[in-house]
Amino acid sequence: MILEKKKAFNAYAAKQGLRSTRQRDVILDVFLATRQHLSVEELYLKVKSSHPGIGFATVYRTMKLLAEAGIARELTLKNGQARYEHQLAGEHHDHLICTGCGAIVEFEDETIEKLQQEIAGRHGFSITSHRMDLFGLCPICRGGTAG
Amino acid sequence: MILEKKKAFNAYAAKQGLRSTRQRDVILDVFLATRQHLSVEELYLKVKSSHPGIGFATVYRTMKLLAEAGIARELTLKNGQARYEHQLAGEHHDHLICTGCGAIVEFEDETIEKLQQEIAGRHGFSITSHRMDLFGLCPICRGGTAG
DNA sequence: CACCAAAATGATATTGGTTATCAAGTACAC
DNA sequence: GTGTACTTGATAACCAATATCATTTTGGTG
Ligand SMILES: [Mn+2]
Ligand SMILES: [Mn+2]
Ligand SMILES: [Zn+2]
Ligand SMILES: [Zn+2]
Repeated sequence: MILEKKKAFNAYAAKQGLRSTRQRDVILDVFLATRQHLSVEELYLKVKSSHPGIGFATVYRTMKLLAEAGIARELTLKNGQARYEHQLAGEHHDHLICTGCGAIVEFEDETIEKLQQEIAGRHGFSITSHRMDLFGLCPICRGGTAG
Repeated sequence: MILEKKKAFNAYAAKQGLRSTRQRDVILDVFLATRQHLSVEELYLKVKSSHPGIGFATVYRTMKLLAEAGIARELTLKNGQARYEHQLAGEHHDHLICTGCGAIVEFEDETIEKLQQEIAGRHGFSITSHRMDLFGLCPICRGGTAG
């Protein structure tokens, strides 16, 4: 599926008339090599370890591009720092976030998604995106013995 | 209900050993006098129009206090600028947000809330708060004739 | 009421994440 | 190979929010 995403980005780049650069390749590889929700700074540090010359402005710019290309999703959690995760083709998920340790659990719920559409329709809205974050304590942070 | 909120703040202030100041009274009054979702800057401007001496640092500080006291809720919409709204006693609502004109519609859905609890429980999380924002176009921004 | 310690205020500086600027470098169509 | 538009990286600028700190105010005490 990494290959798939690379193709998706190449397609987007072609359509937009973007040029192919070593920097974008490296950043895309670093991004695709992780399953986590990384901040731009974290991505930048990973990038720099193998390619010290790449500047963080380029990482910011490229992550915006990946989001526009539809292969990355930008998250804004509680602290106002952007994070990026993989955006899978037609899929979507929301997040459970531990306020104790920062752990993130992903979930999807068809029923909720349908209800969201219903609510929007009832108010005459057409939804283009949504965000649902559940904040709380993960099993570990709740305390040792609790189930 | 404004009186109620003032009492709630006074109770919180007493419990925390906070002192009673003219500035906090003014800011609380301005906040309670609106039904909207205001940014700190917007609140500051309203405050300044009747009380030019009050500084914006005090507005920031006081809004944090109102949130801690449980009578204001801080929202972080798309642009990263905090907004505050009234927090009613045991109530909760989520938001439909028009990406065209910025209009905000409030809604609540018991079924979704229950499902959220279920999902959290399934993953061993105990939820302390959540955020659900539906972004899209309001009836007006969708185009004139569309129902 | 006068006095004092602690809290609050307001002007300002600072922070931190992100974006804009711009000279220098690079890709790519011709 | 040339030319030009795109891209990059260093840096400055931006902006919301917070920290700092001298000054003022509060609320208790005598
Ligand atoms: Mn995720
Ligand atoms: Mn609201
Ligand atoms: Zn945790
Ligand atoms: Zn609208």
